[in-house]
Amino acid sequence: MTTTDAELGLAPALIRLAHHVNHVFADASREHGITPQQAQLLCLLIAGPVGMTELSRTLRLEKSSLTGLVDRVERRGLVRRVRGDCDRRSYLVALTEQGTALADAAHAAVVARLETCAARLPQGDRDQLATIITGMFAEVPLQAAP
Amino acid sequence: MTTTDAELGLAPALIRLAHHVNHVFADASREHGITPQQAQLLCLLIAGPVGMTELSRTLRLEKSSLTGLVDRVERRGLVRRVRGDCDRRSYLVALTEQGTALADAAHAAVVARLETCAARLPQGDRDQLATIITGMFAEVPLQAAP
DNA sequence: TATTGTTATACTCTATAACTATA
DNA sequence: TATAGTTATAGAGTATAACAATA
Repeated sequence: MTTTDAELGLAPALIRLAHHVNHVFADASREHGITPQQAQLLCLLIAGPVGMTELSRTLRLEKSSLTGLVDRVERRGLVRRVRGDCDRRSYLVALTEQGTALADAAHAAVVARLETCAARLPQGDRDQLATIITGMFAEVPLQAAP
Repeated sequence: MTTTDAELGLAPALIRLAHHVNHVFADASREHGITPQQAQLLCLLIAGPVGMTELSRTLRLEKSSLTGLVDRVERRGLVRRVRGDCDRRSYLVALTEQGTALADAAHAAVVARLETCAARLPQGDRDQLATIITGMFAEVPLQAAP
């Protein structure tokens, strides 16, 4: 008899899935000549410039760690620091043209590979997967209807 | 009108989920006094001792990187290297008593938090999620029935 | 005084290249 | 010769603590 591995529970499945996504992300980053951390930073900036403090929260990095990370991608010409207008202590980190191209390419590569991997599933499963996961992270309505 | 975020596709959902699992893993590791990489190594060893070469493949680390990682957890008394019987070049890496306790505790903490997070979903969704994810990684039958 | 970000320092993590020992 | 693992080295990632500049 073979172990089916199908009744091991949700948590192990989530862990396995996360590791796979991590590897996909690491491979795509490396092929684009950057580290996974740098890729994650660049991908966050695709939507537009972000301040250091917000980046620090989103990436869950100490501010000094973020300083170093931004330094290294800035040194490579992928981002630049822009002084904030309202508060002259703060910066916005923005993608350069080169950084935008790299971020777009790396992000597209990750998405393509994840979808290739998911292609084994029937369309219905893929839709359900997306819906359920999205539900896990949906904002709690904060007791809108008491 | 609010952006529903529900039709963004499967890949972004998977990425978001993976980041969440990573954070859960990082938090649990830190609270147990080890790094996420060390925690991942220890968790791999819960099932039993594993050789360096296999660890290298599973963790996708160069052998020299693995040497350092094992060195650091060995220095802390969490694992020990055991010479292989058949091939005197090879080692098995095994948890010590202390390492076993730590690995079990950290793993349990991660599982508990992931399940807490998933507790927002109805039971049916949780089951489906586990089943679908498991299906993504199931071994391909290798054309057992042509 | 509190906040934003950097610098200094010390680890950990990782890869590449060269090496040792065994097969 | 090929394989298992280590050592040497260099760079990247991270946190803590102390600091500067602005609010």
